[in-house]
Amino acid sequence: MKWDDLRSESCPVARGLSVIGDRWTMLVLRDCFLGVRRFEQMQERLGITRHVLADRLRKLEEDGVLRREAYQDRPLRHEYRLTEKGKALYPVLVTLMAWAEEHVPPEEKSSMTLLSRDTGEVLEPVLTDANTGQRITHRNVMARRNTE
Amino acid sequence: MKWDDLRSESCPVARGLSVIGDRWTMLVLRDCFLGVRRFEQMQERLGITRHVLADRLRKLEEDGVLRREAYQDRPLRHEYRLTEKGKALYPVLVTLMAWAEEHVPPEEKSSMTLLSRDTGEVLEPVLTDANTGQRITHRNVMARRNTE
DNA sequence: CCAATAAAGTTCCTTTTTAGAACTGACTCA
DNA sequence: TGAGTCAGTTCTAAAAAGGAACTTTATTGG
Repeated sequence: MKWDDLRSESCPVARGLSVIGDRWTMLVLRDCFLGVRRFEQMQERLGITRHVLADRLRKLEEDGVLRREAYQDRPLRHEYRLTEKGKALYPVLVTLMAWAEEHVPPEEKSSMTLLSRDTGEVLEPVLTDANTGQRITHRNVMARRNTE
Repeated sequence: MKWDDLRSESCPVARGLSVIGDRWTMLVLRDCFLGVRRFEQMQERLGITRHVLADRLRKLEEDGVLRREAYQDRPLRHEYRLTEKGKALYPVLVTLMAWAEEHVPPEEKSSMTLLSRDTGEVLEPVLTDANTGQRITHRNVMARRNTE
């Protein structure tokens, strides 16, 4: 199977990865969430090849995760912003970040903390069920495949 | 910058991706969470090249996400199981799945639902703060970089 | 005994991707 | 005029992935 065939898989994990499972894509999105919008800035911050960056941005736009918007004419220049679909990826980024903070220690000491915008308190992200508030882990959950 | 340099980045997202941001890796882990433990089974289910699968399994073991255990001698055969570090990736998989279910519709109708093992109820995974129960979204959270 | 099957890789070769650096085009500013 | 900015594109070489066949150690069936 080739990578591009993932898009048509029935498993949602596979479909999700067909959009963001690419090398660099999540890092591009991380920068978007941090407010970076322009090509040059991203390229410099990420250290990614311009070629690859242009390709990823194009794909993310095609997939409706980013929106390309002109911010000036003469010369025409565009910037990239997260769409609602893109913003909805925030929990994926946060859970990944939380996992890495706990399980993939940095070589140099430095880390990242999430704070509440309202209270300024340090947040400890956990996955729960919206209805019961019950914690979701691999131990108390099972997956059901719905073939209609 | 090369992909392998991510491991030493100070950003936890980058460090996390250095482990699981590879093409195929999350799909391998998905199968692990579904109980698949053996090479042949994974290879057949994923449609991944044997070569690449062997490589990913080796890396995941090196990174402490999977554990390789002999399940027979003569001939010696191993199977792969999630370590605690690997199991801790479950929320990442679930948030990705939830995102794709909502935003990346399948071509053929079919989908996946998470059920509580206790009650059998359908779960709706959301990211919240462990202390306050407050919902975590890109709107009410800010990130702070801690350079010690 | 011989052939076929099985599991978990490995090897080899071809096709795709990526890295890295230079180049382009449409401007602006001094 | 000449340098600088920004968002790419183009080129080549290196790395990774796809695909198929082969290996090794053992079991099963005829």
